[in-house]
Amino acid sequence: MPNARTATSTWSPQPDDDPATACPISPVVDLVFSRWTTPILWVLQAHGTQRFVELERRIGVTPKVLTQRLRQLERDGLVQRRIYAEVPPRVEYEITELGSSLHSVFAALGEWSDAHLADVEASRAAYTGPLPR
Amino acid sequence: MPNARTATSTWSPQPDDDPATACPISPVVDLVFSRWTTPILWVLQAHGTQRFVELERRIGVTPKVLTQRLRQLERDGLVQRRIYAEVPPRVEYEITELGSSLHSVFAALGEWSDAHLADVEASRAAYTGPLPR
DNA sequence: CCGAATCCCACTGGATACTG
DNA sequence: CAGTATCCAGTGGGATTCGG
Repeated sequence: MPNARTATSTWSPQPDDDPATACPISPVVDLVFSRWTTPILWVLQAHGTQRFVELERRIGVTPKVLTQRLRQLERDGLVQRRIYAEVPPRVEYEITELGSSLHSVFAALGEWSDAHLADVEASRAAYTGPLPR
Repeated sequence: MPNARTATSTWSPQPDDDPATACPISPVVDLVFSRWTTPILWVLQAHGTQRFVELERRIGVTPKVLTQRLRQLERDGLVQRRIYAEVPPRVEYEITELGSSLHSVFAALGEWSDAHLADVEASRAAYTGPLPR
């Protein structure tokens, strides 16, 4: 996905009729909030370096999917993978500096959750309209 | 999803080995960053009240999916739906106060994007490992 | 122990057409 | 205009097996 928005980015509302650039933060959202990526980054941030099986158990995800996500995160520079040529083999995953720079985003999210998640649940409980799906 | 922590966990001194609570912000992530929800909220925040077709065109999503997401957002109290009994019919969507309280989250995301998205793309370009999928 | 490879299903979401 | 209905392809992800 080419991000057409270059240097002159102001995060203020600006008329934009092109669906591709209608939501300028979409690239980051895809990057950080793809399925399982948030739990992975969170656990690595909270508990430090983890082995494969530790992540698997903590997060509750199958090895196949975990591998997919870890590769993606490694490719994007958010996670560092380290292999130790031992017997039995050992592979450790650590969050990178780039990855931990997301803490501000996660913090904002956590604060919003503390402040407003109850409102959402109240709204859900009070909602009577048609539920599609 | 189906996490089998059956309430009677009783005597398990495990700190937070429970996958369900491993990432406390997961509920909010599901809420705000489900597919299409971010573009919808962004457009409503940036351009104000919008009609159905305006959203459809600006975001580039099919009416079926748009309806699903809008209902969900309405149920969660992030979007307000207003129907005008006119001919032709008119329905307008507006972000609620609760919805716009997410601006801090979006702002944090935008700032991170400005500061670090280039690093991610550089890492992607430099990555030589195996690409699953 | 750390994955890769395969099979397979459920669900999401896209395209299209139709209604009030 | 504002959706709904239907069909369908793509994919995420679970289960299982195998290899290094």
